[in-house]
Amino acid sequence: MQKALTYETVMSYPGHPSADDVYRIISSEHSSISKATVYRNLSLLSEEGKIGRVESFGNGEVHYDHRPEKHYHGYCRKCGRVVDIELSYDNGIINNAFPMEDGFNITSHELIFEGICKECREKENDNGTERIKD
Amino acid sequence: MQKALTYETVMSYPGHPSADDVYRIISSEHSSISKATVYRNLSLLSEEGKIGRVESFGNGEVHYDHRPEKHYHGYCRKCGRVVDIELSYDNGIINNAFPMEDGFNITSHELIFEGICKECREKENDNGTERIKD
DNA sequence: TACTTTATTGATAACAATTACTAATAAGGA
DNA sequence: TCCTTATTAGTAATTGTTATCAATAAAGTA
Repeated sequence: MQKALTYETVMSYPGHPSADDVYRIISSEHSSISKATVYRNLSLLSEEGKIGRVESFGNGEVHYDHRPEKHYHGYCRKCGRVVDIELSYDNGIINNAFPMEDGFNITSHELIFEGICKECREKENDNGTERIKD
Repeated sequence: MQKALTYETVMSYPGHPSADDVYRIISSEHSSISKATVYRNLSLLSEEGKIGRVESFGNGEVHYDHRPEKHYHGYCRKCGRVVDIELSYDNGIINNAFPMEDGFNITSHELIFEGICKECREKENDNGTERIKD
């Protein structure tokens, strides 16, 4: 069943795969799987709360997450990678700061950090001191 | 010049128009304007820091903002409206909480509140007590 | 077992937001 | 005026995603 495959692929993925990432991984083993099936199952799985979904940011790609609970993410504006930010998702902090903003009833929030990820920074440093390779 | 027109339209818009909103408003007066021109000028204006840009959330539409400085937004999951949340954008708070997360160098952040906006809540209440109109 | 109903899938078309491309026009110097 | 640069309209192309739909698989039921 393709849904289980989709689930396994997200769970064993170290980072935050896009739908296309998941598709490419599965189809390397099961070349007959359809892209629509992957999209469909990713949607289902995240609706069921089995996997997490990270809204697109900057580039227009949704990413998925083996951690289903809410937590924060960093978006690298250089390579587009999505990384976990280890801060507990505390709705209380946010809701105390803004109990209700001009009639807007807040139920949740999304906090996305933008910056440069470790890998890209290291690459930058390498280029600064001694050029290894282009 | 169409760029000035685009700018004026965003500045006089009370809320947070999408590119298509801006296009529709301008083309009602200047029917010859092209959609590509509106998209191009909105991108230019936000790159120049003359207008703000609110990353798409939930639905895949970017919104623009007559306020160019960073501030927070609420996204209504019912009607898709984007509203301002009046809290000062304090990078210090956030950056003190996470000076640097596993090598990820944070330069800015985006905080989006999700919930139900005033108008949709009022509509809901109306339907709950006495139905006025469908 | 055979038969019917329900779920899941693959293939592909459709879609929406956005960008790329291009030739035409406008504007601004020399 | 001639030449160069900017800006534009119109349209095609791109991208991520969803809708459609017939084919297949699975599960129940008589």
